[in-house]
Amino acid sequence: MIEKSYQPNLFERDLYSWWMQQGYFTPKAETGKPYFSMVAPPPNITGQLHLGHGLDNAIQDSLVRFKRMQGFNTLWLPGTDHASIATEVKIVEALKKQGIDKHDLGREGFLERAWQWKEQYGGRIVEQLKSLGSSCDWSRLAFTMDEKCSKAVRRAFVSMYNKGLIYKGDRIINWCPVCQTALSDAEVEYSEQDGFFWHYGYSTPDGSTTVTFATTRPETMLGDTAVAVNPADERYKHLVGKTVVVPFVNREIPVIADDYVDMTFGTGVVKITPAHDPNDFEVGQRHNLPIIRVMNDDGTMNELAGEFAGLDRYECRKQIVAKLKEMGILQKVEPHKHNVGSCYRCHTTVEPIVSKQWFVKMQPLAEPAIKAVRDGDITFHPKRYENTYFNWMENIRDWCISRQLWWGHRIPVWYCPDCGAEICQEIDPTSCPHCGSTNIHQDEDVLDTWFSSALWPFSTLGGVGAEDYNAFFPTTVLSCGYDIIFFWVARMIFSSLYNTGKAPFKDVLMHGIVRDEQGRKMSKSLGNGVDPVEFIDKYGADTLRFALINGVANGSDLRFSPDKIDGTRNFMNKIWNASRFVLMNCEGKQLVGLEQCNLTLADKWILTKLNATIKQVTELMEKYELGLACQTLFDFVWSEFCDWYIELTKPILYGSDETARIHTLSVLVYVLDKILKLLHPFVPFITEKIYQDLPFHGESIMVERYPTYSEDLNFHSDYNLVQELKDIVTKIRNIRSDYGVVPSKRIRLHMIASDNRLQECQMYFVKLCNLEEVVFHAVGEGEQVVQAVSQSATIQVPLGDLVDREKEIARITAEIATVQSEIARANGKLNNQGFIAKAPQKLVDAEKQKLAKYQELLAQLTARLAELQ
RNA sequence: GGGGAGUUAGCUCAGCUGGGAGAGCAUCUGCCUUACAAGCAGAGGGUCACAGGUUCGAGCCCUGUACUCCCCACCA
Repeated sequence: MIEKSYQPNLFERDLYSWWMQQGYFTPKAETGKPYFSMVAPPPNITGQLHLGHGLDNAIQDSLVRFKRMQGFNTLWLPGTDHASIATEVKIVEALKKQGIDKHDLGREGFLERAWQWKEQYGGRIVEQLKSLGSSCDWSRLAFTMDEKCSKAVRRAFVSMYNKGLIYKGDRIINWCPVCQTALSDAEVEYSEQDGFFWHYGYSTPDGSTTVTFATTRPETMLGDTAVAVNPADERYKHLVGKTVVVPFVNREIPVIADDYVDMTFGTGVVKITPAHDPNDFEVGQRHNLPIIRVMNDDGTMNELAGEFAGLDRYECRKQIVAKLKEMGILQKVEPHKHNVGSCYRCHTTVEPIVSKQWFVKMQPLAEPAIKAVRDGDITFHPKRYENTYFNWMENIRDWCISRQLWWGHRIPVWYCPDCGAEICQEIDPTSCPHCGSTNIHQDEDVLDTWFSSALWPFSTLGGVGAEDYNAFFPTTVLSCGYDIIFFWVARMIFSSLYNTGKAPFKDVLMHGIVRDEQGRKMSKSLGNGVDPVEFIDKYGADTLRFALINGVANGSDLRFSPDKIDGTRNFMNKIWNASRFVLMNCEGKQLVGLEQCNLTLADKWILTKLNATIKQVTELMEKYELGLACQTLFDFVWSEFCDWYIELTKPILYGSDETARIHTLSVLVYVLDKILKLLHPFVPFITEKIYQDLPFHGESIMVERYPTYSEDLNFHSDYNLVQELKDIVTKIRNIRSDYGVVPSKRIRLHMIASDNRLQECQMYFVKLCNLEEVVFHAVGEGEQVVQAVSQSATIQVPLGDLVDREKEIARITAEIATVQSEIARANGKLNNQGFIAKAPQKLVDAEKQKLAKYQELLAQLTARLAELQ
């Protein structure tokens, strides 16, 4: 006997271990079989888990379970990424304590250590996946630093290097002074901040003329190597070619003319600092200006800053401004809002700095990547995200891939100081292949974590040609939040195309961001993040999964509110109790197959409805519309199965006909079994638990077949009759409610039915409306009744003294009004020649039928009204 | 500046290729009816942001307006 209400976490853990033991999560690679494969995004292992991860996993697991039940060979490969570990201070600290420095990375023994760290710190994400019931394959758990991935990284790097797609060069990059590493464009977040415009100028050596400009970063003046004006600017034409002097460093710099300068902005003069500004850098390249870098990697000023050397960049700014003021050079200070870039990990303001870094040449990679999506090899769901993707890909700049971080894949390039050779190869060299010198050393930098993540779809499968690769690549679907389209999705696409010649997946399913009740992003600093593991402890995994998916449109953000949680928990309890009802009644009974049952009206009705639901849900799942699929199931289970069908079975279950009871129970179990299977992808634990208690059941619901639509189980005319029955029942309940008839009072009902089959429904009316009896003829002359009309019946409820003539007249009048408006609407349509001529015949006919029906109703209601008056 | 999204019931949101506006929560009424009070039955509540247009017919398609939000680029 199962518990009276659903209690979370009583059986989930046991079920999960049992699934694991059964080996359900470990598919075999079988070439040529229909498969469904998926690589999960690398979640942040040691950072705070939030519901975004829960959503990700819930969607992924639901898809995998659905496809498995459809008979696909499914693979869900979970994984984690090394960067999330590397940025965690505690791990870096621990590594330092162990005496490991970044130069050890990639050396012997490192991979073992990496795995250890993963085991230790990866526990949280593993815990979440297990709590959620995720059917991912642990034996293939991947880590960007693991051996097969590392190999793929080197192979890709070397190949691109040899083809000239990877190059090293001096360029302006975004530098984080705290992480002390370069960042790619995508890793910089911009936000508007309050700052100042400092207006001042440089004078010609003779002091005769001063050119005035404005700057937001006065400290960079120490690295200025020119002042630029627009060539067409008449105001400054005479100055071009002359020189001016930079104070403090007393450097004489030229006044140059360049189109980059906007004549209409500010004074039309720009100071040029090639070492510390991307635009200035380009101007510098065009005019062969020297590049003077005045800042150290940690954000302090270097010796080229003269008297300011050693100062922090902000302190330097303060002192320079003070001195400029003192010297009377500073003309004006005005407040100014500007966009400041910050590091996406530590949120320190980044400094554009010229630096020698490794880059991937993007143009040749972007073209096929754009084509793959344009040609439909890859489809985004929803499709609008393709625009975002194109927009980025078409304007892409070269990708800075070198990082000066603590651990990662070290760049496989060695230098020979003796002959000056640069060696790039997959295997560590012991000596210089050119001069034989053993005095070689490897590049100090490591690769951007997204470089290795980009190779995931094939590197985790063992790389091109491996068994898993042959069986599961290209993968079927990638599911992730829209916030990592650039970081990950786009890069996987061009990397796979380059390295394997194939698109890495067919479909990209985008979901939104989980927000809190007020619509704010969940974040550490706001403290509004919800930890999925803690949530599951409280409400259960099934509740979380369903709450995150139900009714949410693909790609749009969702708010997570207590109301929604309660509603979902209640639904879980509803499933639980409906099942309990069925199982309790089954006890000790010998059930039969559906084909041996004498189906009642109600049976045929629910089977028809179930059939339609199966069709609809399957179609929605195949379109990745999980939110709508859940909604459809929610409605079917609660509003149809529980609210109507179970109630309709009660007259038989509590009746005396044992055969009928067995048949009805058999249908109940049949339908419940289908419901459990339909729900299982979203509600894995509860459905498995109940499934195990069904009289007939297989080994596990997880490996059962998903229900399929069957034309044989459609009973349209019976279905329509029950719909009519529902309508009549509602009308009777309405009357009871309107007249304040206490629910416990049993009343008599008269019905004049035009459809004789309604007479077979006697027991349903009696039970659902708490009647004494149904009499299938009109009440006697002079008896006080309340009357209502449905499509195929007139019902009369004799209420004796309760009947209030005035009230009844008002009720009928109101109903006449609504029927009249319906008639007007239908007439309006049918009198419209355009509608008759152009609308589909089906709709015209339907409209005619409705009109006839309403006219009939109107006649009866009018007659009744006349009678009352 | 470029791209995208949103505006539907008091709140949170669904609404598939155009064919009678939906759900959950909240509100009101009545019920402990032997699966479920985490429940049951009933009720009220909407100019689908605004203005035009296309169409026999528009929440849905087109144009414009207003407000909100997101992403990208960028302002020395």
